[in-house]
Amino acid sequence: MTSGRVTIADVARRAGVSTAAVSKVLRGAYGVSAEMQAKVTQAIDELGYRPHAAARALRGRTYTLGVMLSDTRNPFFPDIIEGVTGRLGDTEYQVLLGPGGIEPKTQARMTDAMIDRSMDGLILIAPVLTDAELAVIATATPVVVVGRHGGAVAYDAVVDDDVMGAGLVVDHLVGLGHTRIAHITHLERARAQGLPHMVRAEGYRQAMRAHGLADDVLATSFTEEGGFEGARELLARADRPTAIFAGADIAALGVLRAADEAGLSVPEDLSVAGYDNIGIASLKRVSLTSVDQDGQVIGATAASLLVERIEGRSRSVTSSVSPTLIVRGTTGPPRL
Amino acid sequence: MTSGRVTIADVARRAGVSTAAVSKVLRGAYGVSAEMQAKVTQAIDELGYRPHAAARALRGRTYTLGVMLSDTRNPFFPDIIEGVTGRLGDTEYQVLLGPGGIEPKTQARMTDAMIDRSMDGLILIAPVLTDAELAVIATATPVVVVGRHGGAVAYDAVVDDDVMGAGLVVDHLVGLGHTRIAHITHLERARAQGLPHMVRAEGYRQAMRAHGLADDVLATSFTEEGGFEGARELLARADRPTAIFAGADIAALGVLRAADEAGLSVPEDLSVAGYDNIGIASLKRVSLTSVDQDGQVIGATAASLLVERIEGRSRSVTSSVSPTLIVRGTTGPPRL
DNA sequence: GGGCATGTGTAGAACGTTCTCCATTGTTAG
DNA sequence: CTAACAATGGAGAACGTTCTACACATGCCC
Repeated sequence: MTSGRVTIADVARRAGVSTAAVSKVLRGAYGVSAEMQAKVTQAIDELGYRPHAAARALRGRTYTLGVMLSDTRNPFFPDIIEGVTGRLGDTEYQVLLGPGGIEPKTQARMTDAMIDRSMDGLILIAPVLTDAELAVIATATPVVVVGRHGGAVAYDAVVDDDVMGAGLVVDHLVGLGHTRIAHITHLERARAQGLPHMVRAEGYRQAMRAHGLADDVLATSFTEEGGFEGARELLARADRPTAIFAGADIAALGVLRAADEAGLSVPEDLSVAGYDNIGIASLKRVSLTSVDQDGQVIGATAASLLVERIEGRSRSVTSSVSPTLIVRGTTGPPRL
Repeated sequence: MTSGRVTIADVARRAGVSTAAVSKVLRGAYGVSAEMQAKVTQAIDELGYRPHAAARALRGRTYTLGVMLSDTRNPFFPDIIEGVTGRLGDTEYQVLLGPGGIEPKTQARMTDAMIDRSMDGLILIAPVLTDAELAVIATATPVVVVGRHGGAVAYDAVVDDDVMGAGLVVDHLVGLGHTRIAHITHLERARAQGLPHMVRAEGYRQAMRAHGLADDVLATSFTEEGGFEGARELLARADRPTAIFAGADIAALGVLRAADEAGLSVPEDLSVAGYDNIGIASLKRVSLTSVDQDGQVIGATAASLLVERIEGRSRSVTSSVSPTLIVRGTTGPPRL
């Protein structure tokens, strides 16, 4: 009372029991009578006791889960986070987010920091760390990796089925009658394998092949400018595509601008589809056909896997979440 | 070596000194010879020692700063976070983000959790807590509040000068020749005072008055739909405004859609301005005139204030960051 | 009534730091 | 030559939990 913090000892004194007993009640451990339970709970309420996480960390759990964000600007992070916190809402766990930056070095620094703070487990969202680095982290603490395909042995993984997502787009466009469908992907001298854009490009190729069509992949970057430049190049060709599938919505917005400037009307002259279903895609003025990943489900799944892991599961699990195609105004039959 | 973690005792053994000495070196405390310093630093490097934050927390600092986010979807959070991490980049402090949700209750839970984890200080971004609640938090730990006007006595504050920002927009529109300028604000039965939208509306009123013009404020909500509905109502009037200033870009996008649907061309028939300068505003297709808050500067300022506070300053400081007007394609002279 | 399981509570040693004293040494002043 | 003092290093007590080991009842069975 004198010096700020209420400790377990204060509770014990108030309830007239030992600190060990209070700890047992707190942890719901075996060997507590109903009477004891009641006395302690009352004392806790009266004093407004809250466990000191750091002290806990020294022996047991911290009830803190870390989510490393690789790029805070990524528009579907909020969904993932909402999924995570939603799933964890009625547990004792707290979620803390770590801005990891886009560099491997800063991401490594962040994961180290989270381990140093004895978090009970980590969710890494689209990390650019190598499989080896991830494996090291996974030996220190339970880990769930979101958005990286393949290579999950020491940790659990949740992925959007990007192959399927790309397939949905291609199927949709082919169904509308398109045959010249180009794909814009992200160029990166990547350390890491299995990043979403690579898998989406591969899914696009597979789907085109399945329809007996020739693929046409152009690598620029997942930015508005990247989409714009890519589209400009594609639209300048003699047999220009009738549809462009951008691997990310932000790039698709650039494609739309390029179509505007080229005087092409969408979707009559050019169909455009994106991926991620970011907020703007649904604005009526944009109305972009896109693939929705349901970040909430991804986040919730990741949270569940992590808690399971913490509570004892040892076998690795990879969970794949199916995306859905959201058809909007930017795709339609090609003009013949 | 056997069981995972390298502790200060391992370092001490390796360097042939006491743990107390290692701790001194770590903290850069007084009473360490150059030789000792060298020995210990070498041992630390060789063993790859990293201090255990929880153990530190029990006695001293954790070197962890918490940033509570009130709404992860808010598009300029990334800028603020970048500003914070940027400023802290070369210090020993680590930043952890806490998704506080939009409810007072969940925000309180988050700040409690951060205090329980003995963070050295907290940055609260646009919290909806009452001044009284904030004061309580501020007694437990150093606090910097971002984006709340007024009422900062026990803590530091960083605000965007929203009065000035609104003034910039009004001045700009008046300068173009507009006289019927309406403002769309956010409606909320708010517990909290001094939220940005209120201050923006007030700034708008002041500026209109200064120009001798009648103000016209409509409260809907800061969503695309809110902007749309608000604009529809405004544009249906007999003496419809020639310019609409939305208190947030997202609402301005709704205004643009309403203009579209009403067959009004922007900016000839209607000028539109927003606030926040979100990413989409700069896309060429949108090209929205907006007020930029420079979240990076805000974040960096908040970080500096917090560190100063932690390191001893006791006097409260409120820092106001001046916004800038970014003029783009949605504002122009009214058609006469 | 002795032995044994079972149920309930407590003592006290960790956990990895920080930091206040205290001990030792070397230096300087008188 | 001694007293005083500065500079350096170390012992050891915190910090607030968890959790193993143990003590003590009580009830039950043979």
